[in-house]
Amino acid sequence: MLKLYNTLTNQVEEFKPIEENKVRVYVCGPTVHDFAHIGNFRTFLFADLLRRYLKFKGYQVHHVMNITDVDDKIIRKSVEKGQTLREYTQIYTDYFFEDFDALGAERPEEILRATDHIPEMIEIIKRLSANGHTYQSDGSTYYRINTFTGYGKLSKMNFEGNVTGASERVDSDEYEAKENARDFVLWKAVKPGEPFWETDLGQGRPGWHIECSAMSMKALGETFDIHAGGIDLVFPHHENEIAQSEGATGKPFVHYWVHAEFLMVEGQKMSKSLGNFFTFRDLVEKGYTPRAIRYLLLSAPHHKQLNFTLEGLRGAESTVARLNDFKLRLNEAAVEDGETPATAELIARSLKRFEDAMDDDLNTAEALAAVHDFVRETNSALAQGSLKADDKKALLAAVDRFDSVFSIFGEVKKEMLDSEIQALIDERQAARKAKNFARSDEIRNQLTEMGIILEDTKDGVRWRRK
RNA sequence: GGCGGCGUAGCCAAGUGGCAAGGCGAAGGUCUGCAAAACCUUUAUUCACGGGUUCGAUUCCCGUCGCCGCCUCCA
Repeated sequence: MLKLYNTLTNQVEEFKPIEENKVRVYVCGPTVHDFAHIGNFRTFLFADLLRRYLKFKGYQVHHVMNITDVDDKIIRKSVEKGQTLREYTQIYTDYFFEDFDALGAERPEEILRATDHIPEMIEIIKRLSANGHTYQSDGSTYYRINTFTGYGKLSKMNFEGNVTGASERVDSDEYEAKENARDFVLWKAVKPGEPFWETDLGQGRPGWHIECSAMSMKALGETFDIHAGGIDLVFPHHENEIAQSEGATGKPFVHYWVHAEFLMVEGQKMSKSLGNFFTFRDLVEKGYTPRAIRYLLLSAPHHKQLNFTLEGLRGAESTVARLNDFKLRLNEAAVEDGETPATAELIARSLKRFEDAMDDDLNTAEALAAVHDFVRETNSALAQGSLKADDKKALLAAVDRFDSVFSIFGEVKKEMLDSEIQALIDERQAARKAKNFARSDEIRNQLTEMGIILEDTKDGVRWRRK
């Protein structure tokens, strides 16, 4: 039974979908104004892990992610570049999905752009107005939060004690049009030189929070199972989404709110001034592989801060290389017909430990420990030559089962060597047979420089790329 | 100022009121012509520090220090 920590209740709860066997999930996606950084991807890879594990458990998953393609930053940058909103955001949307795909994240069933859903947003704002939750000021429409009694139930914010000493931002000019500092804007009146939509609420553009209420309810219904995102979205974004959706429908919005914790870098928060700010692309340029980045970002449970270090990433490179080589060797293993009871026992034990760990609020560290112990025990059996054909088949199936959730083992596709390299390997084998080790070592060194690592096994020579 | 989280070996990191998972790295060994890979062994008498509760605490409580998050930019 899967259990998830629910931010709404501050408790780990048994997960029960509204509709049996079907799970509806909404994940707050990227704001497409720049390349996404590894902190962003921690959240998106967590969402990917969640959807994959729900599928592992046999659920049919309907996963929706939004693309925020209108906000102050996007408007400013697109104006600077002389591009339309869509031209500008399309560029970074494409880059985002290149990275997303490279990191092995499965595409959600639906990916929705905010600017494609202006009518749905207007509709919700009208419903909120009909329910007495809004007011107009300087052409903008605001949510009057003291009309929503449940406000603060997600973030458990103490609105009495914390305003006075809080940051200056609360009092900045932008909020002068509001009755109360806690009110937030639903629809922003047009400003000169900015893009706008012609609507019943006047010319303007949406506030930040309304898009997620509009798109999630359109795609998943007025009440759905899981809403996920980064921990920093709890307040105000998700709190405001609840106010908008529940204020409009009068129904519970979401059953389970799950949040991915912050990613630290070298023990500090990631910032450009500290020089520890990494986009996915920065790391790939430094020669790190997407699979290692994925492994590292998934290696600690989502509800804890994770300290990302380059030393740790180098370690993850070793780990995923080892896992991939394991899968290759298992595939190549020459076996006789038959099966052994020890293998069935190993698989059953490992899968149970894996599933128990993942059921426990997606404890990836413990689940990966089960995978690593499984790999080590299988390697022992492989080295002893005790595996039979049915064992091998079952072990490979178990690897696929683990990897349906983590996707860290990589592919087994064996590339062809070019004839020059193959000729060198053949020559080296002949030299070894003739005990001409000087020549064979010379060839091996030559191949190493070409990026080919040789391994002499009892079944012949293996090669792999460095 | 209000609210909350974390601090476990060189690095990343799980975990529980009863002798501290896993990965990376390092050292030794087995195998090998030598390597590589794999495997085996070792690598925290101890879980930031100081008190307290308890038969027993890393795990509960209090305090100190450090790091981090939220309090309308934020994954």
